[in-house]
Amino acid sequence: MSTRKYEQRARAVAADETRRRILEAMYERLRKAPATAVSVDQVARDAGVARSTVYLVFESRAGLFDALASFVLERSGFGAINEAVRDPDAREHLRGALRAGARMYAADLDVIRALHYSAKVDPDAVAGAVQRLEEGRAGGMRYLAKRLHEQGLLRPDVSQKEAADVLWVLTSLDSFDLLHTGRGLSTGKAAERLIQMAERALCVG
Amino acid sequence: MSTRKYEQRARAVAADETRRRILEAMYERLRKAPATAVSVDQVARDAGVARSTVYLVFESRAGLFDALASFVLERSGFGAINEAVRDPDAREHLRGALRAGARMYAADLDVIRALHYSAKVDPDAVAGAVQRLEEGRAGGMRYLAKRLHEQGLLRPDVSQKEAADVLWVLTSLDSFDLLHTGRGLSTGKAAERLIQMAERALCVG
DNA sequence: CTTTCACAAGACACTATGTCTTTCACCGGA
DNA sequence: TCCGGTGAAAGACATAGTGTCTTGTGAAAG
Repeated sequence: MSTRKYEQRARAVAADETRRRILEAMYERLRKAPATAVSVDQVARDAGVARSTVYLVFESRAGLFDALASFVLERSGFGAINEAVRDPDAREHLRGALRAGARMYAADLDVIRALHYSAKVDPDAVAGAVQRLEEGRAGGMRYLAKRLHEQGLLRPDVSQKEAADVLWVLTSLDSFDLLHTGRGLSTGKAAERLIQMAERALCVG
Repeated sequence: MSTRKYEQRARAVAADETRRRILEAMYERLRKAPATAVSVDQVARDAGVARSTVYLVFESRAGLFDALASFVLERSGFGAINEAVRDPDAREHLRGALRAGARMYAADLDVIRALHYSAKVDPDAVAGAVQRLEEGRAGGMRYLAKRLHEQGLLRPDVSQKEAADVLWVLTSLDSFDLLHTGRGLSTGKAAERLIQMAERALCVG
């Protein structure tokens, strides 16, 4: 009964690979049929993996969704937003964030939408990833509002809180999607229209 | 085998009553637990009705959702919006529509949200009611944009189409919900903020 | 007092979810 | 090189939901 120490190098790599394959399969599944419920069974079969393996790796259906959300975020250029935030000019920060956000939403629109709406319909089923992202966005908008205020770019009749509210609406997936999918605007056009709305609603001049 | 004619007075009334009871049960079900999947079985039991009866009356799960959407719309003051539309002043039309819309959304927010998001996640599962409503809204916004244009209320740098796009975003359930639920604004405050955004983005003066 | 319809009751086939146990393949260490 | 242990496959099991179909039954309409 001696417990021998194992480092599990090669197997750990293989395990990671399995994990990645499952997420990739789910991603593809959502791309191909974004408007249909996803079953763990289907994902497992697409990944060439037993259903029980999915539960083994991700604990639950919710865990799978959660992991996919993180997976998608990392590959859809989330970093570009952080870059925009660093612009010394708050107005450029605003524009850059909306443009980068639009590109990020557009890059994996079907999948992101599926995750967002699933999260709204049944938060437990998707776990925290989407919620964490949204909390980050809320904080980001408060920060941006503060910077706009500090640089004297807000209209005199707009408080910092009001500005944060407006930005919260305009940087949402919903607003982008309403313009892009709902009204047929290209990613760029949609971003420009949102920027225009934000500047007119909030900024001086 | 002669086919006799029946008028079915009392029975038709009873049938309508059954139908109403099922919808009422589903409505309550969504109010109490808006963030959980709805099962036909549960609804039937709550209504004190056999599951097969639900299928008999509404054809399918989708039909049930569809019927509920119509049911909710009628009772949540959809009429108030049509009233706003009749205002001779397009600017008052805009304000009234946004206020009435906000009140309508707020009246049954949980249920409406559940219906909307279910419709987005799986359109087939909810059938056409939500989609029909949204098409109506799109048409309404085109009409409002046209009236604003005709009355010379649009900024010179805003085309009629652009105006319709902006209104499309701001009158959506999503925008209202982002402010009301997401940011904790009261129904009235949320409406006023949306009106402000619309007027600043679109109107002269 | 018979016809006809709304509805109940429930069986059946199917698909999912989540849990658990058994088995297999193969890597890591001695 | 051999075996111990582990990641993963396979699949059984219980539970729950959907959708269809068939067979009653009670009561209003004729």
